[in-house]
Amino acid sequence: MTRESGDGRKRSRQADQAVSPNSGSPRKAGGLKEVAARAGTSIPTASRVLNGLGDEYRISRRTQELVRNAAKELSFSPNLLAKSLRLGSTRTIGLVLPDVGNPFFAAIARAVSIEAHARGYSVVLCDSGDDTGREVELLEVIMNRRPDGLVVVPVGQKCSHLQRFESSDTPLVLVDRSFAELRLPSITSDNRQGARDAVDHLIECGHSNVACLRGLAGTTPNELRVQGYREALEAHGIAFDERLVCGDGFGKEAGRRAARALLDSGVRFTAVFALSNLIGIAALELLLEAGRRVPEDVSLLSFDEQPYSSVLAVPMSTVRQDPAEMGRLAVAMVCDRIGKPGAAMPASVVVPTALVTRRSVAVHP
Amino acid sequence: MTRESGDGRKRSRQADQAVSPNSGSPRKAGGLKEVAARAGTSIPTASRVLNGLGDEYRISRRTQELVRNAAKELSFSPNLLAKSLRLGSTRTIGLVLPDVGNPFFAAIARAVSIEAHARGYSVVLCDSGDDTGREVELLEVIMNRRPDGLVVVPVGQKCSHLQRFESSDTPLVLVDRSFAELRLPSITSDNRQGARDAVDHLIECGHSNVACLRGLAGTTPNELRVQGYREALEAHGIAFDERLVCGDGFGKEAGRRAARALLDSGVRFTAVFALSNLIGIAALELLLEAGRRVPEDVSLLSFDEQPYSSVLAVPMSTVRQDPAEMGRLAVAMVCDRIGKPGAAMPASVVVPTALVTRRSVAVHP
DNA sequence: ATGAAAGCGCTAACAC
DNA sequence: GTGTTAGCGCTTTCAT
Repeated sequence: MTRESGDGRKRSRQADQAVSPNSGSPRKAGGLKEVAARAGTSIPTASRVLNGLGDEYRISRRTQELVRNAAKELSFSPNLLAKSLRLGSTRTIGLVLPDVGNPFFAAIARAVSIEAHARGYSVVLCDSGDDTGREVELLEVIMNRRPDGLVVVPVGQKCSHLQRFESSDTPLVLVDRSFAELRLPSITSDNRQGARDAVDHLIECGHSNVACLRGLAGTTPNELRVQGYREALEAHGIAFDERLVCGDGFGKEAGRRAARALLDSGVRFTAVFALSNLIGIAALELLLEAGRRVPEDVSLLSFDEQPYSSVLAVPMSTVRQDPAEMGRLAVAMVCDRIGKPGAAMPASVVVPTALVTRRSVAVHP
Repeated sequence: MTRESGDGRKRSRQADQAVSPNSGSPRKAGGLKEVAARAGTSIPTASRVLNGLGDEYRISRRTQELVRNAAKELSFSPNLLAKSLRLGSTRTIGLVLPDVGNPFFAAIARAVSIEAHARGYSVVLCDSGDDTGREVELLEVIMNRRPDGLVVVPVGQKCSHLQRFESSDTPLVLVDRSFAELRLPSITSDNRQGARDAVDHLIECGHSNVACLRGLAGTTPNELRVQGYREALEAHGIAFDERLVCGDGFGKEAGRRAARALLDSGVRFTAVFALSNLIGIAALELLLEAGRRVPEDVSLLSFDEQPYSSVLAVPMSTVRQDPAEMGRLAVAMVCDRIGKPGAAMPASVVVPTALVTRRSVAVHP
């Protein structure tokens, strides 16, 4: 079956459009003008009916029928561009992420997308690739499309480009990371407590030399997790040893480098706390390659629960976050603020984490 | 610091806007009108300059300067809605996926997003949640936003809602899955060959009883992988045994059910071929729970290479796909077709897969 | 070298 | 009950 076999659809289309919309099947989606023409009404009348204002405007049942039928027959497709331009509202939410490929952010993206559509919004997705420069660019591009709201997982330390949103008509909600110097609402995990719980657990299992494999310096999740780590040590009267803290990145490669540095440093440690799923994997991989048994020689506990956490070389104890809930909440918060320019900034939300214990942590003699 | 401490920005804005744009800092982004006013030119002139048509229209250097400065000072933000409406082009690509949470689709989403932005397009993301009904709805909603092109990873068997795109001004490219009855270009993995290679490998390792844990019935990736599986058996003179084929879904839960069914059936098998990453994980989990040693008792090979593949309970042999390349190609293909309504449908592209061998497959005596 | 006018598809204010 | 008019912010003839 070749393309030409399509029974002349293409050829007939032009005629349909220009002269009369009388063809049997709804070939090409029509706009309000075509619908009005076919229904024999004016354009505003058709508009009112199709927006459910028929009764309010006391348009006769008959006319309403006519319009609705015409719309169906022409498979009416409202031009949301025109509507948005007129209404000053696009029913669109901009989403800026460091990397949709990362399962944690992917889960956020999914929740945002689903929740947004449930509320009648579409989502414009931007991947900043963990690059602040790109983030700035993307934010600009996306603002030119006049979204009704923004959900942003910012990257890096720079946040001057977000200042304008402190007093903007476009509500913005930060997710996963936040900035102390910015009065913007955020949805974050309870990173400090999550880390605190994790390291408490390690210490209670008898580990007093706990290494920490960090994520990207300067980001709130990283700093707060490190803080939780330090607090746990302190609470148990263990001195902080900076030689036990390595790494500068949440990715797998950064994780490998960090783990290698730790190993090469020769410092003694019996447990490792990895600050992301990918760092955890990298650590496990490298430890095993180096001939260390987990958890007999060294225990391992990682941030981020994943579908595969239970079936790793050694089933991993993790700190579970709830990215889906975070995405959902972010959209809810943005939507609540849309159309209320003067409203007070909502309070930031901290989503609790949960410790999942498996076999990667051993009780130390 | 409360919200009111913002030095009266909000109050001063109205005045700025109505009277003169003379305030020092560029508080509020301005449109073409404001720029023209500040530059002392007409709106069309400002438009031409800012679209790089200044020289073409022989607008004086001085005026051009004036306009550009005004644009900078007001931090000009072109209203893309108005522009799109006028131009009949939104520079937007619609992306419809079954589940951004799945790392395979997430990788596609990432590639699409990055490639699209590199070409000056924005991406509208829709998550169909593996539900055909939602897919239909989303496609409608998204079309109302008049995207210049569409990238779709369709779900399920139904494809009548995609027929209109065989002869639509909006180019559509299918990714991962395709439909024999549809004349639409697609980008897919070489599923048949990938499966063929995998099962050939298993057989060459001495396995003649190879079970197959299927994905969603009726989808091309699933059917082609099963076909590759059967071809491999046939090529080696092994009879197909349908009791060895279980499952109906690509997710982890479906995978667990399939693996359990296989185990419970009591059929003898020494190797399992899992048709997705999540099925692979589920199978590994269940096999281990059931006390089977992998690969000593049963070998395992799964579709989809992942960052954790090497560090699973037993390092997994996999069939690697290239979702990033698929997403990139899809965008390239869509963009090439934008604005060429009459152009011939491009040929579909099949992206090769690669077999990655690890320890989950044992050479059978 | 630049401006005036029309129009993209829609909705809201105001007629009658 | 329904139509007319104006305008959202832009680009594009066409005129000067």
